[in-house]
Amino acid sequence: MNNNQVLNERSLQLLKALVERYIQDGQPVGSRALSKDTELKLSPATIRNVMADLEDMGLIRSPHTSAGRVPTVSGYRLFIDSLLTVKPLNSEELKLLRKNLIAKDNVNDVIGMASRILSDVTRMAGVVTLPKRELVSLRHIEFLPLSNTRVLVIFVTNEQEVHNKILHTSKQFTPAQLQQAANYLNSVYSGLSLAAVRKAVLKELKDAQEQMNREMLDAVQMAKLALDPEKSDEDYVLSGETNLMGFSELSDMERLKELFDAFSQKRGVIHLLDQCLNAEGVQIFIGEESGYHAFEQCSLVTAPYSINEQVVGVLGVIGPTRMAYERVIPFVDVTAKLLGAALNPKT
Amino acid sequence: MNNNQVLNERSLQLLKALVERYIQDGQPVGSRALSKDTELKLSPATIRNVMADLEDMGLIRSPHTSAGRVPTVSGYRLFIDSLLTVKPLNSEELKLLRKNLIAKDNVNDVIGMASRILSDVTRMAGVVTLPKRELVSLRHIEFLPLSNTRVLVIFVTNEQEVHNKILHTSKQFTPAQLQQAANYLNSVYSGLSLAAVRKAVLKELKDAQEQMNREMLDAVQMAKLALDPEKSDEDYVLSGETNLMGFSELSDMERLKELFDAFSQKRGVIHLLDQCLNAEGVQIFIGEESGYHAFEQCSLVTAPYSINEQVVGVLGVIGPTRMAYERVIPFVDVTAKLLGAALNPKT
DNA sequence: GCTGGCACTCGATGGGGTAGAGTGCTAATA
DNA sequence: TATTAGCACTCTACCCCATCGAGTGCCAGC
Repeated sequence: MNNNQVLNERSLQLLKALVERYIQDGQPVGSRALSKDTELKLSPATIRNVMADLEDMGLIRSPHTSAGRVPTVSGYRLFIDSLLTVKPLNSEELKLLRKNLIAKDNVNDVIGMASRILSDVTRMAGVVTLPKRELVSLRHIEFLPLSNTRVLVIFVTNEQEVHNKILHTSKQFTPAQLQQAANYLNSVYSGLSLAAVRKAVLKELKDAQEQMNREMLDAVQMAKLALDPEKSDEDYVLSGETNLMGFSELSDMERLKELFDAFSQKRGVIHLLDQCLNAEGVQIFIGEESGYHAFEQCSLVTAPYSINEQVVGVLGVIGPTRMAYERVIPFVDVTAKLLGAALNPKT
Repeated sequence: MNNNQVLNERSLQLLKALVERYIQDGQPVGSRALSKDTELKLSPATIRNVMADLEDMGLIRSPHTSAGRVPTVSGYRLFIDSLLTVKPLNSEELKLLRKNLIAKDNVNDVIGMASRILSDVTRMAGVVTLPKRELVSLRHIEFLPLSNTRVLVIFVTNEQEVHNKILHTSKQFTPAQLQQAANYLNSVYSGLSLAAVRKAVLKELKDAQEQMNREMLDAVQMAKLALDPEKSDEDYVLSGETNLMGFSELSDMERLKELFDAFSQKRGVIHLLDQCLNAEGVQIFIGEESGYHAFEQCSLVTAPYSINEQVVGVLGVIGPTRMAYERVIPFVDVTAKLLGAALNPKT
C-alpha cells in the first residue's frame, strides 16, 4: 500500500459507488457493474485502472484474482469519514422512537427498550450501557438494619433509580442511630454526584477532627462503604444478538462463538464502549479497528447519551462491517438524544 | 413402530451399548462395532436381527440404508429410565462445587455462580431460575417517599434478598404515615410467605370493616400494590450458551438462531423450567419431548432446589440430546442440593 | 487518457467413478 | 430354533475433472 498516489475526485466517486454497491448486495463489485452504476460514462477498462490504483492505496482488495473488489477497513473509513451521505430517519422510525422511548419508573426498562429498538430497527444487535452511577447525583440515602452488623443501604439517584447494597459494619447500630446517620448524609450530600460524594467522604475521613461528632463519623464511614464502586456498576443491555447469526460474513461458527463469548464476558465490550463516552457524537469502529479479534468482522456504531447535559452512558449498534452506515449512523445519533431525554428526571 | 415385540434382556443390553457408544462418539453405530463392544459373544449378523427389532419398536433408527443406527427419543427415554448406570461425581467436581457454591450477600451472585459451574463442568449451557419470590417469606418491609404520590417500597425476604418497587399512590402520605404503615405491616405479616401475605392482604381488603382504622387500611392497600406479582419475577440466569455452538448437531444456523432466540425471549424456557418445579428430583426432557421446536435437537436435565425444605426454583443443563447423561444427571442433582444449602439463611 | 480486445485466472458447479461402511436376506450350522 | 457366514445391494463421502462464467491485467489503438 503506497499512498503517494493521487486521490482525485473521480477515484473517490468510484470508491463511493463501490462501497455502496458492496454494502447493498454483499458481492465483490466488478468493473462492469461499477461502470453501469455511476453516471460517469466510463468503460470497464478505465474503471479497472482506477480500481488498481485504489487497491494500491489499500482502500479495496480482491478476494481472489477473478472476483470483483471489496472495501478494506481503510476503504470503509474513508467512505464513512468523507464520502457518506447520511439519510435522515424516515417518519416511521421516528414515530417508533417517540412512541416507545419515553420516561418510565424504571431506568432499566427504558434502557432495555432503547436497546430493543436499536436492534429491531437495524436488524442487527443493539447495545446500551447503564448510566454510570458515578455521574448521577444522590437524591436520598437510607439505612435499614438487617442483623447485628449487617446494614442494608438504599440510595435513590436523580434518575429516580434505586440502588441497594448490604454493608458489613464493624459495630452494631440501633435503628435510631442509622436513621440519624441517614439524616445527616441526606442533609449534607443530597444533590451531589456520587463521585463528588465519594470524594467529599474520603476527604472528611482523612481530616476528621474532633469537631466532628461520633455519629457523623459513623455516618460518613458507612457512606464510604456504601459508595464503594462495584464491578456491577459497569454493565450493558444487549438485544438482538441473534440477528447477527443471519449474516453470511459472520456465519463461521468459530468466529460467531468468539463474538458471543465476548458478549457474555462483557469486559471487552464495556472497554470498547467506554472509549466512546468522551466522543462528540457518533463514533465508529470498523472491523479490526476495535482491537478485539472477536469483532474483526463487525462494526460498532456508537453515540453517547446524556442526563442533564452530563454524558452518562453510550449506546450503539453492532453488525457486520458491511452495514448500511448511512441509515445506522443517524439512527444511533437520534436514539441517543431521545434516550437522554427519556431519562432526564421530569423536574 | 409396533410394540408387540418382546424386549428381552439381550435386546436391552444391546440398546444400552448402542446408546452409550453413540453418546461417546456421535457416529451411527453399526452391528460390527456393537458386536465388539459388548461382552455377549454375538456375531454382527445376530446383532443386525436384534437391531431390526429395536428399529421396529421405534427405539433406534438409521439415518440412511448403509449407516449404523442412532437412538430415537424413545430409545433415549428407555435408556435413561431403565438402563442408565449413573456415575458418581468425581472428587474434583465435588471440590469445585463445595468451594464455590457458598452463601453470599447477594442471592444473584450465588445463582450466577451455580449457573456458571453447571456450564463449566458439563461444557454445555447451565440455567438456574431465580427463587420464586412468591414462596419465600417476608422479613421486613419499608416505605420511602419519593415525590408527591410516588412511594418507594422496599422489602427484604428471608433469603436476605432486597426487592424494591415504585408505587403510585392515590393520595399523599407523610413520612410518618409511611413509617406507621410499615410498622403495622411488619408486625402483622413478617415471617409469612409473600404468597400468604398477598392472600391475607386481599382478604383484609375485601372484608374491611370499620374496626380497621384508616392507617391500617392504607397500609394494607399499599402492601397490595407492593406485592402485585410482576413479570420480572420469573427469570433465570443462563451461562455457557456459547458452548452449544461447538456441537455439530446444533451447527445448523437456522436452528441455532431459533434456540438462542428462545433463550433471549425467555418465556418458553421459563415455561419449560416451571414444569420441573414440582418434580421429585431430576427431570429430563429429551429432544422434542419439550414441545418446543427450538429445543428439538436438545435435551434439558433439571432438578428443583429448595430453601427451607420449600422448593423455590429449578436449575438445569441444556445440551445436545447426545449428552453424557450418566454424568450430567448426578451432577445436576447434587448442584441443586448444594445451591439450596447455599441459599438457606444462616439462622 | 480512454477504450476494446484478448488471454488468463480462479471459484463454483456438477457429473462420474470409487472405496467403505453397513444393511437385509438366505442358506448353512450347532 | 437360534445363530452364523456369506453375499448382493445401497448409500454416502470423497476425489477427480471438465466446464462455465465472472472478472482481471495488459496491450495496442484511438
